[in-house]
Amino acid sequence: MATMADVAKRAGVSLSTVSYALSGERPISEATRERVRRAMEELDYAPNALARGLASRRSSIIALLLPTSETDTDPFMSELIFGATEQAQRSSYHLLLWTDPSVESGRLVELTRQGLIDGALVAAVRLDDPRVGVLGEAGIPFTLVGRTADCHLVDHVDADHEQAVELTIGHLAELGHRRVAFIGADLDESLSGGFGIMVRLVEELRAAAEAAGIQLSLHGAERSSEGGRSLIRHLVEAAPDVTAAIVMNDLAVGGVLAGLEAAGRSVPHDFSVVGLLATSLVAELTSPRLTTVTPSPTRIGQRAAELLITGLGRSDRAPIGELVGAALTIRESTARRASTS
Amino acid sequence: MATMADVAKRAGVSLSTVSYALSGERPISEATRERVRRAMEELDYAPNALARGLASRRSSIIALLLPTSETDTDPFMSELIFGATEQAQRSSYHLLLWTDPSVESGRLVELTRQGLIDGALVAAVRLDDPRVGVLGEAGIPFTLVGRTADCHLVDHVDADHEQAVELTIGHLAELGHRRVAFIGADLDESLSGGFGIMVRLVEELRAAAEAAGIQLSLHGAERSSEGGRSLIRHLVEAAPDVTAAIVMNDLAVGGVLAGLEAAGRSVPHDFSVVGLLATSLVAELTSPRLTTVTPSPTRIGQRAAELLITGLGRSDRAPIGELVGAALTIRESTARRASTS
DNA sequence: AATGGGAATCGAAGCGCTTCGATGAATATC
DNA sequence: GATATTCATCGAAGCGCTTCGATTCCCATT
Repeated sequence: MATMADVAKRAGVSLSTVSYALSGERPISEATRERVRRAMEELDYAPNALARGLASRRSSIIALLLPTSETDTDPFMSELIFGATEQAQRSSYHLLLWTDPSVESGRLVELTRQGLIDGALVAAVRLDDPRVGVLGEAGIPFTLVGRTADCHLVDHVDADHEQAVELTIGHLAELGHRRVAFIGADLDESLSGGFGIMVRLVEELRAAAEAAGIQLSLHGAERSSEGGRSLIRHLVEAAPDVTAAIVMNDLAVGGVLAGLEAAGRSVPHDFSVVGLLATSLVAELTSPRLTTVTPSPTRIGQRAAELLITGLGRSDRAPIGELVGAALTIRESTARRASTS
Repeated sequence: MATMADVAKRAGVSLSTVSYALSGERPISEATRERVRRAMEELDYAPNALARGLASRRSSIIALLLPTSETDTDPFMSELIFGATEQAQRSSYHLLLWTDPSVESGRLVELTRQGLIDGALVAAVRLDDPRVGVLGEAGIPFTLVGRTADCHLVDHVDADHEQAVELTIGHLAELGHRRVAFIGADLDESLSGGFGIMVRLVEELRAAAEAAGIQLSLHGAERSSEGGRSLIRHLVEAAPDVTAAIVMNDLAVGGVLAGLEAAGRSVPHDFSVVGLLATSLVAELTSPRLTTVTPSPTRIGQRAAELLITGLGRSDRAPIGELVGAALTIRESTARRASTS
């Protein structure tokens, strides 16, 4: 494999000239630039990423930190990964996937200190996320995909929950629903364990519901079909006047729908269901197909990668927070509340 | 950040001794090994991955080549990614995600020639996959996740289609079904365009069906809910005596079930559906929940990564092909064929 | 004609590691 | 007791690049 020295020799210039011709860091005359270009082509030259990284201390690699145990095969995250990867590639970066869930294992520390990555995307963010500290100490720039408690201090990209909630409540209110259940995933754990998303969301839901004159109840379901079913069994009994549910739990939503059907509540005629932050994959799989309020996961991934990468140069820049708006997609699971009950 | 030279100085040994103490490539006395270990600890030393890679020409990075446009958010692939990543991490490797779909863009060639990756996992394999050539020319070891036409010449891991098909046909035959439809994704294109998986599968299906005395028809559906619905609309009309379907099209399976319901064919009582290579995520989302025959995608990813990594040293080793067995999970979408019709 | 200032290029010093041959000490061989 | 072996360690030469002065050449100033 040809090296830069080979190119230099062939073009009759010094090694550093080739480097400058390639990087554009210093002015090079059009003539020599062309000679260099030709020499590279003739030798079929390709720069060595490792050498470049070592010398410049910039690897052009970013990591996506996505603790697997917590998100297990979450479809939203899967799509997000693709968005981030695509954007990284578009910006001539490489995307490393890091799924080791334990920060305590010290492996994340290792990763950060190996000099391998220029920056990191931090996904599945908790309100008080230990990774922030690890990365901060290591001096590694990062962008949160989600929000911590004090995330105004760091770059982050997240779904616009406020807007998503408004869209959701607005839709249900317009359809005449007055009693609505929110079904999250492992609600207690999420709230205390500190997934930022849940805490904020619940607050915003409460506020929006109140403003719309809707009575909201909160529920958690296991992340499984059975979780959805069993929750619904309890719900229809305990609160028969609830006529709609907001489900933010992709794995349980199939069970929720099945449970309703089993309880004799036909969706959407007797009961409306909207999927909050559910991907279209999920929405199209259920029957009836799910009405959703969700931002594009791909877009969130893209924006996060873009933000990180453009920020890599300037460490001075003020933190940027970006919220990606959600869209309401009306499918088959929501309808006007049955006239009386 | 401390370098190896710092460690050497502090431990009172030469730089190379530190290196050997770390790598174990040469014998080092217990005493000095311990001194080195302590020096590293005191200085909080971490080896630089790029320098190591440059010097040793081994980066400890592997790439997962997963052309996105073709697999779009396929849940099976998503899970597979996690399996591969996990295994790579376990083996102290890093996993780079590469989603650029076009081999023609030359970007894959670039990647291979940058010296960044030690090997590659090739996913979404076509019967005649151009990536095999690119990697071969670049001298990059790779493992197929799937099979090409002549894959006995290279390492590969794939689902055991033969066994999966047998399980599927066996299950349906046992339930008394005699006319079965196979519903793939974009069948024509897959067969001609050359996704290996389809071609082989269809052959094996034919053989197994014949052996079981089942009349099999082949169909393709668009990769969407609507695709499933519209196919079913045609199917129930054109072939009313079909009593079961094998669906290998995660995105369409929701539509298939909805379409059957709409056509008055209640699943599973009037019609059985089994999901071939459908993830449990998908299976639990539909209603009724889908009976599936599928290998663990995670396992396939793991095994592929493991095979690649263990093979990295010995380029002489004979190619290994590994098939991961599928499991039949009976859920709610299959039942004994209605007594008469 | 002497001077200053750019623009283009060169040379050399790293970046932080691996690896190979050489060296010296300790042990085994006759 | 001299020679051959082995074991542990050292030194130096890279790996292929970036980057920072220094240098050269050319043209505009005075």
